[in-house]
Amino acid sequence: MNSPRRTTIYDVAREAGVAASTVSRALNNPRRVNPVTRDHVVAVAERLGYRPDPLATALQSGHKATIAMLVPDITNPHFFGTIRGAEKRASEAGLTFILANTEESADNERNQIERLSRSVDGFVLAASRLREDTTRELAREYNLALVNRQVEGLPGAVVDNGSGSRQIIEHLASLGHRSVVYLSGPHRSWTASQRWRALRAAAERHGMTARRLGPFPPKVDGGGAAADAALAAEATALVAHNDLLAIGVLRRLTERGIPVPGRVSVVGYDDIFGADLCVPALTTVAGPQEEAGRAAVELLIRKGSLSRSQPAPQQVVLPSHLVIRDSTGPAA
Amino acid sequence: MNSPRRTTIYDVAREAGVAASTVSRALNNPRRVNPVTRDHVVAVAERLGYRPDPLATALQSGHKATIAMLVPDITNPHFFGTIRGAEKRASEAGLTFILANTEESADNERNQIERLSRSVDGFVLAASRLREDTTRELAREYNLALVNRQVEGLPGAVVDNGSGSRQIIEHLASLGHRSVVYLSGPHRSWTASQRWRALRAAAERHGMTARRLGPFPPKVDGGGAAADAALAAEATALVAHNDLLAIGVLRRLTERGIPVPGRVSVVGYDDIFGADLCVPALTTVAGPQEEAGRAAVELLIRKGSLSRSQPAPQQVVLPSHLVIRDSTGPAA
DNA sequence: GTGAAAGCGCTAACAT
DNA sequence: ATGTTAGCGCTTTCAC
Repeated sequence: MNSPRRTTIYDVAREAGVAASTVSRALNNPRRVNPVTRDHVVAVAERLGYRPDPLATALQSGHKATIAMLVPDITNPHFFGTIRGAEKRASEAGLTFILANTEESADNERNQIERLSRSVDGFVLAASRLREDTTRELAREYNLALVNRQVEGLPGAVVDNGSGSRQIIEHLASLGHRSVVYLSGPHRSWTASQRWRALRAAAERHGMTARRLGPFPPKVDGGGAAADAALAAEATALVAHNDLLAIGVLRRLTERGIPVPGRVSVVGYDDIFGADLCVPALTTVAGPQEEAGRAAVELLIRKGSLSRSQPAPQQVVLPSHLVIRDSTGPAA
Repeated sequence: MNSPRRTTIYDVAREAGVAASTVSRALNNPRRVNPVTRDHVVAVAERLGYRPDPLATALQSGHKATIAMLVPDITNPHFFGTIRGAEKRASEAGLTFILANTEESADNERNQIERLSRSVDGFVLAASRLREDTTRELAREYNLALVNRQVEGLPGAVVDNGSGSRQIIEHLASLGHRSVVYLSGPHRSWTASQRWRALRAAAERHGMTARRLGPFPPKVDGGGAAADAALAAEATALVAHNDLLAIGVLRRLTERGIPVPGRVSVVGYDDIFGADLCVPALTTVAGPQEEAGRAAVELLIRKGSLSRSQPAPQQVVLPSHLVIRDSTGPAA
């Protein structure tokens, strides 16, 4: 803030009877300075309540000690876990954590990156809406790590929806379902296409038919249209792009008096808070979202501190698993 | 980032054939420079892809264009609305938004404030755990706005739980309840004591007895102990500190086979996502949390841009209201 | 081991 | 209306 005037490195220097550069060294490279002077300087700094100014440090050294996380929609509970994990890891590493909403817009996302680029050491892009080539291009200039989006050559952490999707199909198959409808999410969403691909492949292996409907807005409100469309398609098993949509579907089905899982089974993804509260409790694919957020920050940190000869950026894949609750049952 | 080298104001100055200060003026005080030169400078800046460095600007001018929001527990859905509102308003105002978790610790909160103070123009403290005198002391040095916490003389926005609490009591009274138990939240929580005070006062007016139990951790997990304690106290109406706790209570009651609202009624606060999904759907006090977050940022912005002769800092009070669902019914 | 000096990119007097 | 100059607070050569 603009308070009276903060203690600077010069105040400490004067008080300690040394040069400013010595103060800087004593505080940052303790081993490069005589233990006696070091202790003295540190003591004086302490006494004067000296706090380095991160801005001045950053301007000079380029090290901002700050990362930014960009999220398509802060509203969506799905991201809370990821945000939490990222914030925690950043905090542990002494990094300041900037959070920004991109409102599901690739342009917005790109602008935010450019706007913040001078202020941060790197970005965690959660469920990025950027095109793959744009992402690669930006990654040449900026330090990026992705969450729940894979782009070859870029570091990132994803929750593997493939395993979850396969488990869904196996579960449904074992209940006697012969066909499944996927109620899809946003076009640009990598996760969405990922889920659908795995679902379709697994369905094929099990001799089930799989169709895709939508896209629907991945929110509770989107559930009305999604449920109606699915019903018109005469499906016995509905897999929604995420829990929000699934919950909306559940609601609409209840409204229309369709028994779940009596007549149709419903499955979601994410296992958000509330998935086990709704009625019937939602069968859904749970993944370690918090862990993914944490891992992405981790990769960003490691990447930044590496020498030129960096090994190939790492991709972390975390397993998901199906949580079976009450919204799935034997085929009608 | 540390990319090759970014375009600076000097590059633009050279290319445009003017002094650096003119570039600065052309970009920041357009009216103080000849329209012709201004346009030229702007065009060159554009062509060169010039982006001002926020750090350098901040270091020189003291204007950081950044605010930080401190939250006791990012995990808690209660804060999502507040965070969202604050982030939105900050974003609209072109401010960078820093989010930090204080882990329910006053010390941590204070440290964060000190750590970030040089990097931001001000702080939004959500449900601050700081003592009142500490808060006042800090407010002398830093720019603070509070959310859901009132400290005289400090700007802030609160959701008025008083009105909601009164509505709870009226509702319960009209259902024939004669006594109510409040399952309290964290000790340090201003909101918690606020709620209890209003509840007790309203109960008194209605000739109801009110008791307080706890404190319980304001999470779903806290509900087990809270429900058991309430049952032992033979209450017919339970008011939980927040929805998380209320949901936990509901769960425990179901486990124990206690009919809700047949034998006891349950009420929460916050109307979080999920409150209408649980069974029975939770009667709860809803408040415009998002609006509160937004208002706090608004106050921070206004405060910063005011002249010395500031009017008394504003306190915004937003009304809450009771949402009646299925967890409350006639007294047994 | 320590000091002097330059400069990160920008803004804000002060001159002209 | 524009240019010159002096820093903001820090780190980092480069000398000594």
